[in-house]
Amino acid sequence: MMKIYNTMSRRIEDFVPIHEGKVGMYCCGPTVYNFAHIGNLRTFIFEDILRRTLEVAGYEVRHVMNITDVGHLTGDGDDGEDKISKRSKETGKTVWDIAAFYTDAFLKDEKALNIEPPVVVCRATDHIADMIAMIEELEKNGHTYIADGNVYFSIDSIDDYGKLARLNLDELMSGARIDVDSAKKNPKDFVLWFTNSKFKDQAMVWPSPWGVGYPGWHIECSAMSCKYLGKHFDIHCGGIDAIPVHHTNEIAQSEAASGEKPWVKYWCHGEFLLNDTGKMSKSSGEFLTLSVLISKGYDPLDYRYFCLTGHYRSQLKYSEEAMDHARAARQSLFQKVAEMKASASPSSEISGKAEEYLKEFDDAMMNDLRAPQALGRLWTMMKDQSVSDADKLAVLIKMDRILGLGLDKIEAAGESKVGGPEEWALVEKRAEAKKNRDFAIADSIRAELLERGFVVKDTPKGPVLEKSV
RNA sequence: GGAGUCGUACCCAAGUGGCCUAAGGGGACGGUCUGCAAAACCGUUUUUCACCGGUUCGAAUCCGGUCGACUCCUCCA
Repeated sequence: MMKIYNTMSRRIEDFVPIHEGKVGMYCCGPTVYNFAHIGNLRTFIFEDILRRTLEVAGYEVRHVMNITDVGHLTGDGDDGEDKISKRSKETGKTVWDIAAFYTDAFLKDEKALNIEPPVVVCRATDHIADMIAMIEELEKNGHTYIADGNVYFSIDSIDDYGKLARLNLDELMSGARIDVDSAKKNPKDFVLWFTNSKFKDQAMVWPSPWGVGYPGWHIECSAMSCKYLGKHFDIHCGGIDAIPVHHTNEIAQSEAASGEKPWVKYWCHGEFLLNDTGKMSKSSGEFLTLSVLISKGYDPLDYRYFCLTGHYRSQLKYSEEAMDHARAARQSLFQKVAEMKASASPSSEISGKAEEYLKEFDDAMMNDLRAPQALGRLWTMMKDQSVSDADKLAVLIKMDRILGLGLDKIEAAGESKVGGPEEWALVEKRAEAKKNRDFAIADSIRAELLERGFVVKDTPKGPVLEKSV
């Protein structure tokens, strides 16, 4: 039985899908106005681990992720500027080019991190009609009003607004008296459809029953998730910051539109990645993207491994020191796998001790995705000399269905030779010198190889070259 | 002001009241191996869980307090 923490109940619950054997899972995707930073990516890695664990548990997972390519403002109070428009003005490119460019960059990052592509990736701009249909439904059910040319959702038209975040509305309202010139009836009301754009050059606009305009941010996720997963589905994911506003508003809209509760059975949220100054951010501190990590000498999978060393509901602090540790561990694991592959092939049946390790690993993952514990079991097995290499390989490949480190793709040690013909000529010269016990020459050749960026290692099977780090 | 989280050995980090005299990784040190290295393997680095009280037969785990760090409500996953 898989267990998962549900933000709605604030408890770890047994996972029981709505439809036996199948899971509908919606994940809030990126707003494509800039590169994703590694804190953003942490959440997508968590969602990928969740999906993979569900799949190993035997479920068929319909994983849907949106791309927010319109309508997400810089301010949550329905003011501020459209982020993509802002970026467009800064760069002189069209909003469509900006969105396409950063969507592509995001999907490349996902691929580099070995994140399984969602079954459905949907763009907000392709679903304007679905959003309009949902707003019409809300209008019909009496949950909307028009003010200043915009269509608003009235939170007072429902009786359980804010249940996910456990918002205390009286407190919030008394603190919101400053909001004088808003057209809103309640300060927490939010826009479903804008026609009254503050920007005369707003590039992305569509006709609607309320006039030419564009959708509010929250309606896109409600409309698309319902379209692809139905009025009830199992899991909705995102970062913890989405709880108080975005997910709260999504619930309000979706349940008010369909008239049925609850909309989503399990709410799962990933914690933040922190840096020295606090939250990882695009505006303060170093803007850390995946490419920045690569330029610092890390493999994208080092970052994936790093994320696995902390629990998804705990804040994780980024530092280059911590990344170095993760890289060392990951490289060591890869090296060991490569060496085992050189002399063994995965056994077809796993038994005894190896089977126990696999079970402990799976148990840790099934219990609210305790990846750090699961990795602990992996390493303990690696050191256990009573388990054969063949069994270890077979178990590792199964573990990797969840870890997603690409252990199955690692080549056996010595199979593909590192270095060119010149380097290998030097290796042979060195072997010859060693044979003649001419160690001064042997050492000078080793130094020369290091200058060329290679490390020689003498193994029982002869010398091997590795790229120096 | 409101909501919530965290403080674990040199560093990162797991710990769901008793198999915890605290996983796992990294680093450092020692050993085996080696012409010397590197790699690999073995061992050490831990009676200790911010601090002070309490509950309990029993607490890193529960409760109260103190100190410290952080997140959300206020652009970002």
